Amino acid sequence: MEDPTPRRRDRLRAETVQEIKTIALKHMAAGGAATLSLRAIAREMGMTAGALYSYYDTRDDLITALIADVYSILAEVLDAARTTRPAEDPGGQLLAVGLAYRQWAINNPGEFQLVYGDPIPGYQVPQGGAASFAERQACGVLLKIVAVAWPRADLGWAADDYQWSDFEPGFLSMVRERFPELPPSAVALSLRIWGRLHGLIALEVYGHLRPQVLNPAKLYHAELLDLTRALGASATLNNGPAGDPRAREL
Amino acid sequence: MEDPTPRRRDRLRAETVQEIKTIALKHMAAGGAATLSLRAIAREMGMTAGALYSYYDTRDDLITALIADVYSILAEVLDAARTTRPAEDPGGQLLAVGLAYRQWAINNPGEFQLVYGDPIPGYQVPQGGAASFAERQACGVLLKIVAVAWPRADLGWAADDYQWSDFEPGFLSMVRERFPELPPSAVALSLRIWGRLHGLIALEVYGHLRPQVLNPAKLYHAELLDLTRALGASATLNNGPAGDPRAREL
DNA sequence: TCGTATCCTACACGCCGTTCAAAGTTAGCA
DNA sequence: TGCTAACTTTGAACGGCGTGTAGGATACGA
Repeated sequence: MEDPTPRRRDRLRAETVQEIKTIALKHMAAGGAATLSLRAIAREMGMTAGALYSYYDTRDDLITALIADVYSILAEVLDAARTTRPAEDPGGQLLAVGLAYRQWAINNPGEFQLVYGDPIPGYQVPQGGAASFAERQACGVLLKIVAVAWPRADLGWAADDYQWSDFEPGFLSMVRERFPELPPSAVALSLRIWGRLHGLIALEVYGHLRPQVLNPAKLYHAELLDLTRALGASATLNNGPAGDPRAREL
Repeated sequence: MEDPTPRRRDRLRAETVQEIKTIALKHMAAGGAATLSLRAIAREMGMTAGALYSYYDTRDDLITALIADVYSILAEVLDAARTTRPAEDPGGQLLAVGLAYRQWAINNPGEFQLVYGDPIPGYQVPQGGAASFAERQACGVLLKIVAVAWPRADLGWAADDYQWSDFEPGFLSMVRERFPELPPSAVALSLRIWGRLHGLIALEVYGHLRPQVLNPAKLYHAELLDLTRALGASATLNNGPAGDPRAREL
């Protein structure tokens, strides 16, 4: 066994930190991101509120850590979904990523609200931007896909007249370094795809589709098929690891 | 003067109710929907919290009234935008509605969060559904547009195999009564358009586009043009009452 | 004038984040 | 083994927030 007793104390501490985060996310999933409370977390852990200050100096620090965690996990999930398909099949990759995005949002509404929902009442985002960096990373998954699809994509997308000056300098430098051949319109396309995925998911997570449609997944799948079709149809649309995209389950 | 003193008391009451709502929405725009507090409203009005209980029996009643107000105002705004274009020009109508939706969301983030954001922590939605009825109404604007565009829309949309059984019965009866000729796929299309509009708007309102793009409006306008093009291009795309859709302002 | 609707003060009860001294617990070293 | 230093947790307290309730003053409407 490697490291049988590396440092028992540190191990306990790491476990406690993990438990704090898990319970915090659970509470947010139950009552919204605004209901996060150190006292409630401590109560559920069988501790007192003051004890949590051994792990986080302040409530905002905990929130910041949670946000960073969620961003990196989401990026990981999406990229894992992307690589279930070969790089030569951007349509299939987009389909997989889209399905994974929705599944993650529905399975983890607390995380989704924390990152994409209302700002938490008293919370001040720390300046500097570990968080904004991580955010760009999530969008980076789409950039990878578009980078492959762009050369062979059917036109119609290229109609918009985007220039590099339309983007934020910091974001721009990251993009130009990682994807040197991408034109501005391709970057804009990635963001537009992101928005298109996000729309139906946000509506569904917040319960705005339920009063009208029985299974919102079907709507989302139709939208996804439209997207993949426009990005260059893939031959393996309907037999991916996620199953038939029109399936009814969930 | 008409009605010089119809009932001075009732007039004052109505004014006070309006002031309560206005201040409540202002507070929500500033600090998120979760920060709504009777005490804060009363404080700003120069009153005490207890005094508000003459107007609303409980905090949830105030929230319910606000939600109903917001829904009806939004439906009004969207339909007003729709009728700036002739009914024979569904593309133009969709463009106008899309621009109005974004403008409303950006100008009234408090209202947007209240309706489309995180659920308010302690709030229990009243059963029965004046609210859900109003919600369907907002989507009804899109149904009106699709109803006109559907017969002449280019195919590709029609590929999905929607049946009436895919929809919520209550919603379904409303739709079939008001739009007897619409097929199921057209109704699904309306919802998908809604989602497509909603996505970029939600991302922008919550500040998720700012770190990447300088003016999110441009992205949204490109998306809108795509939509209108697919719905049957309109000859008056670029000179509507909202100005050039690619304009940079705001 | 009399009733009523409004608004106030004051209070009850509970929640929150945060701090602090004291007590408990563990790790590492002599 | 025993001692010491570091870490963790407690329990109480502070100051503030919130909803909701009760009783009394005040101004309006008839």
